[in-house]
Amino acid sequence: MSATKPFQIKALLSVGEVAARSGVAVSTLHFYEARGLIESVRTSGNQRRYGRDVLRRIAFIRAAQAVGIPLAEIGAALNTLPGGRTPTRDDWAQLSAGWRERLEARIRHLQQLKDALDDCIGCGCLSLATCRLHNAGDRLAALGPGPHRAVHVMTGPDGA
Amino acid sequence: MSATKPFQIKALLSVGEVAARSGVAVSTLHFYEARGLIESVRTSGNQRRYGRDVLRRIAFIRAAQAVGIPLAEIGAALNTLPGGRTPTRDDWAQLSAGWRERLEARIRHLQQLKDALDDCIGCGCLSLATCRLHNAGDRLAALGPGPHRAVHVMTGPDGA
DNA sequence: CTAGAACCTCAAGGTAACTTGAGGTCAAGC
DNA sequence: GCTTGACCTCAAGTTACCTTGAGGTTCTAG
Repeated sequence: MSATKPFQIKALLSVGEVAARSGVAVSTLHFYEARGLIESVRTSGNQRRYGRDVLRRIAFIRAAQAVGIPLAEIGAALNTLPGGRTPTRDDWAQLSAGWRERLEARIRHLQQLKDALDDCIGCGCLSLATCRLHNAGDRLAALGPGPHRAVHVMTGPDGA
Repeated sequence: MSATKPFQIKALLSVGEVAARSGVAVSTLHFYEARGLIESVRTSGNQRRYGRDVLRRIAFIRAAQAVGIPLAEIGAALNTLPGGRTPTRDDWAQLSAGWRERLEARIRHLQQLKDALDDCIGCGCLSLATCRLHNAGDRLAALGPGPHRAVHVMTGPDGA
């Protein structure tokens, strides 16, 4: 009996283990599962068991969130992964590739904003007619109601 | 009588006028007022009237939001403006100056993420132990509950 | 075999930033 | 004088992303 265990790598992880390893709360895992972002099998006692796969998925989800992609869209992307088999490197690479552009676009946007801010600090203006910063921000108003698109940023109590 | 009007610049703006000029909805102006971000005086008929000042404040608010600063904090900053007199260029400049750093920090963060993503697309990894992208995203988990900090980005139906 | 930790489900709560709606008033043109 | 559009207030709804709580089950160590 002791001979069967020593080198057995745990194939399935409990929700608590996944939480500990991924750094997300158990409740968040439940939530992600409800949203179809991750999957699990159940033990005879109805407890969740995750394949190691899930860690990569979660990593992907958090990374995508950091890029500013809403969960719904992340879920849609994940669902394009070839079901059945474990995703390969290529699968992941394909998934991420499209998002690089978005990241770049966001960076460009922020860069413009910063440039504008640099100008504006010089002139102290923020004048409605001419200020680039104002105009940059103003385009947001064109979007509809509700919180348009949220990005999680690292700005804790420690201050960015 | 006709001689008194021709060159009279409207000193006070109605809520509708402010909305039209600033590009924000009337309901948003109400909302901002409730949050203490802007102020108004009332006519005898209880209607709001805004000084032209408010346009600059709104421009500032939208710009700050674009930088990723939550309304509460924007309000706090605005309240440090010397009350009573109309804010000067310098007042505004001082206010914006601190936010430049935050913008820069955010840009740096995104840039790191992009670099990591570039690496990761190469290797297709997202491995928990080693992947820089994952680790970058993972730190988000350290923040408390709720929506940590939202940034409005320009990603309408057009895709941006 | 039993205490306590870890899990389960489902409903409800919380925050941010607004919008929508109901019910009513005000102001300006004809 | 009356209609119409702009305003007013206050409560409730919306979206995104989770967390908290209640009430109950399962697992594991001693």
